[in-house]
Amino acid sequence: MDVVSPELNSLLPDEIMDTEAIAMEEELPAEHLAAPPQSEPEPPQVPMETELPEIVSLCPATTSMQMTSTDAQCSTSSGTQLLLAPSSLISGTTTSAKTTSPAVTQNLPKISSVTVPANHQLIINKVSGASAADGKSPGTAVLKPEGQKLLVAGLSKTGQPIMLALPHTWNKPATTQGTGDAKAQPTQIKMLTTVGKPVIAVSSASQLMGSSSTLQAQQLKTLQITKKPPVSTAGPMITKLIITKALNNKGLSSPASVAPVVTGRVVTQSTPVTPPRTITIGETSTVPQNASGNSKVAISPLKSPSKLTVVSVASQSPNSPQKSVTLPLNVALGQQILTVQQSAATSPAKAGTSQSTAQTVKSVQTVGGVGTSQFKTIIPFSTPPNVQQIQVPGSRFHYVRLVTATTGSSTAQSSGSTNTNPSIQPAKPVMMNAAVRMSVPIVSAQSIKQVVPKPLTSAAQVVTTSQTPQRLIMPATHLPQIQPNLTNLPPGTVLTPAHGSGNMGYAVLPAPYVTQIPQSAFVTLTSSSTFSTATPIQTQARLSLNGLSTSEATSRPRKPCNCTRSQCLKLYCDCFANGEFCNNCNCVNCFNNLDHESERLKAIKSCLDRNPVAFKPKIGKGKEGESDRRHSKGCNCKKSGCLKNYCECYEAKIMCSSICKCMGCKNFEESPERKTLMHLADAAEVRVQQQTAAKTKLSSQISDLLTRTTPAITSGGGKLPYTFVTKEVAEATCDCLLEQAEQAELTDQPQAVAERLILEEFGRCLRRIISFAGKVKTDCPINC
DNA sequence: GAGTTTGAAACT
DNA sequence: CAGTTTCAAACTC
Repeated sequence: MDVVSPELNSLLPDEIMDTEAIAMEEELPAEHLAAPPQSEPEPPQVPMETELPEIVSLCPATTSMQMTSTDAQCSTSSGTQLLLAPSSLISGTTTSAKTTSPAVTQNLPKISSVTVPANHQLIINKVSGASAADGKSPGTAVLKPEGQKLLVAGLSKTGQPIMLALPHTWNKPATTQGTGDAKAQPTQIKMLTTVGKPVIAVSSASQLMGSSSTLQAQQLKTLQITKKPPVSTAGPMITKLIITKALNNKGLSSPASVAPVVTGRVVTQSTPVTPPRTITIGETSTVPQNASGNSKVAISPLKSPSKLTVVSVASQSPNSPQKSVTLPLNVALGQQILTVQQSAATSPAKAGTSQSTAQTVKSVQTVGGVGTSQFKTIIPFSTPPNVQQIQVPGSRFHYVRLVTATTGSSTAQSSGSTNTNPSIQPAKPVMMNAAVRMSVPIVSAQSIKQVVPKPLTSAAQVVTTSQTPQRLIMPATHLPQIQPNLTNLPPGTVLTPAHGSGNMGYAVLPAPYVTQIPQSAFVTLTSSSTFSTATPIQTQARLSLNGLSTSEATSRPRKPCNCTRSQCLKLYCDCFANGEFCNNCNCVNCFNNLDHESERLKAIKSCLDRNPVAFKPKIGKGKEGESDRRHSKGCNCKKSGCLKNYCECYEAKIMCSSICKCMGCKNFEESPERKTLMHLADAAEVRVQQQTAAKTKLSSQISDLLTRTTPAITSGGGKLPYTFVTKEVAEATCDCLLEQAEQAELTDQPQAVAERLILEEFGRCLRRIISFAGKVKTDCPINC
């Protein structure tokens, strides 16, 4: 299985650069693109860092009890809680207790709640002092006076307010339920940062999640987190997270329970020495029918700072999948830009009209301390197969690995329901096991550039293959000229920036490959990230890749390598060279696996040092105006005449070009040898196909025959008719035929008549045999 | 299947 | 960059 087909890779450069440009335009100053090395110490001041746990709840007043229940589930997690409630209904109380450590805050969360009258502006004061970078008073967040729109801010001592805002319609009480549009409106969760202050905004265009019992449409949620570090030598940096999710709200039948409840937690580590910080946002998009239509958004910190974890706990059933996104929020490395967009039938921009019934979830998780070698990123992108982006400790590479989803055994942990947060070990490396199917090292783990799956034209579809899954290793560095065109990239393509060697690289993971994960596989993540992975994710699995259908792209098992000396860590190894782990190979002392991750990463780096495009497909497009593919380097054949598979050009079924340095080349258009060879090859291929077809047909016929005759054997207990054609019977038959021939000869019958008489006699013999066989089976049904 | 040939990759 | 060596696939017998 190829990570990226040559055709695609040939297209990548332009496309990826386009993506980068987009990112720059939208969020990132140009200077941010050059992320500092991962080892670079993190600035002491980290925006969004909060030292005090806060709880802010946001929920409709009518569902306050439900919310309370929900909160109880989430209250176990340490850190600050954000409780969100509709502004028009919520009545807030504040019970806060400052602590200086997560462990303490777990038991003594500081709760901040506000009451927001309808059509009133909500102003939230920070729990802790903060600089008023936005011109407002420190620690104060002003919400737009847009009716019931509710904004709740989680505040930190460091002065970064985190606000969760419910849209105007989101906080509608149960009274609106049941009367709402049968079609769910998209719900957006946005986390925004303005002037250095992170803001989480939860908004919904829908009347209410599950506003109708017939509601089956998706609700698109968008989580956007923009972060701007205070001061950095690299200038202002913005970390942005955008998660767009379509939520399936079917199952919400109780009008009185459809009011969404959003609970969030923001817990930050009070120790300023540890800049990294994690914010976890959990979300429950739907709830069981008999439960209230709650939507949870839990923002909780992981143990490791500088990380943002967004967890979606889904909902329709206990087995519902979860989605999670964890991002490093290292402001020192503020170049991080993560965009995870997920949509179903419509693009995010059209989410408001999305009618898709497929629940889609996209997850991106990054766990680990940025700025240190301990860093991992897990990015599940599609439903059954979860894609996890992983950063191996000590490595600057990121991996995207795919694992199959669980059945939701670990449900609400992400939302902090039972989260005893101190147990969370974000920096703990993910244990890779056999379930890992794909691993795409993405150089420079410091940021996740973009994950932008295309909108699907249909619901999530998963393609599973019986073939042995291949794992992918796709070094993303040293692809400086890659320019992604988001409109052309395969859906689900993962693009990550690489900062190694000062070059921006991208790892591309076409979504179709994601679908190769067997359903049985499962990877247990860290304690803090053991999210249920049975997330119904929109996969775009059926879309084509580089002109190949998904089946084509996924049904090309690579030949097993036979490396003996290279440890499969040199480009001699085809598996390694193609960015794959060895799987079912015949190699000896293979290091091209997860068990030797460090060695492999070193080897990758070494290869890239020698050749920045070492992992780039050699067969790319020719010069402008040339439609034919061509070898990027050209061959150097001397003896083969470029007409054997020794020649890379010939092997790739392309002709040699001017850049080839071959001698005695016969692999050109007008070459008679080449034509002859091609002709012979075609003929041989045809013969092979014919033989294959014939064998298949014969096998089918035999199978069919056996199938049809089996009942005669088993049911009747007798023998097949032909089994009665014993030697004696055959001899007797021959005697009959000879007798007939003799008679014909005696009567001077013409040969034709003689043949006819013989054939007729043969027919009579056969009928007698068959009749006898049937008689025997009838008379002796039990196995004569 | 063993041995040879070949050319890319790696090394100097 | 060129020459040499190493390596594994392709090929032959």
